[in-house]
Amino acid sequence: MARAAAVLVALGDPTRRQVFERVAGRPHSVGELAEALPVSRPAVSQHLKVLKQAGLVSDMAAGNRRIYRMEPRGLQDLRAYLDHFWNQALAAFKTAVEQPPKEEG
Amino acid sequence: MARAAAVLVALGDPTRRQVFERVAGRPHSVGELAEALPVSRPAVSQHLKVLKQAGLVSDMAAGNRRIYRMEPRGLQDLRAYLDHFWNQALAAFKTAVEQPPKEEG
DNA sequence: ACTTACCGTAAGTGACCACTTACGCACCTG
DNA sequence: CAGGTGCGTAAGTGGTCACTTACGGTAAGT
Repeated sequence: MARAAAVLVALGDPTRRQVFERVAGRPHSVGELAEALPVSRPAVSQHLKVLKQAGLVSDMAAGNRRIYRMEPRGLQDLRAYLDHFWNQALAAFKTAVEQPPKEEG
Repeated sequence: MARAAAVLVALGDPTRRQVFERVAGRPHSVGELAEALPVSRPAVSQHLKVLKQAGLVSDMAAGNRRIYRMEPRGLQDLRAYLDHFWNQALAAFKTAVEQPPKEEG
């Protein structure tokens, strides 16, 4: 999936990963996250935007504040991507075991 | 795990992801990869170094050339990382269903 | 209506990273 | 030993991105 790439990029950044991990543990407002992290509130907003586009979080208005919570979709996409290569690796390994290494090209 | 972060960073780059995907499909030499990709051979070498440090590929000398093949370790680390949050999400969702949303703070 | 709180966006800047060319080293062939 | 091939590393550079400050917009409080 194309989403898997976005998820990889999104979780590649350490700060963004921290944001995601906190949101995954419990829904948070932007201010809460910024207060717990060593970056400014706008930075958190930008990170949340990337995470949202990757399908890793979703947001909803709660009065004055805006609550972000984890969205399984993004994780599922990345899992599917990984499983693809995981199975490929197993198949390749199985083939390598069944057949002795033969010279090629 | 700490390795999961390295895997996320490694697979975050598009070119590096292409390198990994080709190696995952079949063992390749550096020259083969460089020939199939729109970057120079040193670039491929640098990408392979990162992938190797992330536990995604392993290399072995084959005469003059150097063969890279997929290493399941890195994928497994990332899978474990994802599963952690996956289960966390399921637990949170289950709690949210069982209990109506109550005000807090 | 005025003030305060919370948030997203715009613009600008510094640092990191992917890429290139140049070079040195190991292995095979004649 | 000399020539050729395959690879990794060093050094340098351009582009991208994470971060900051400044600003506008919406919702609650008095």
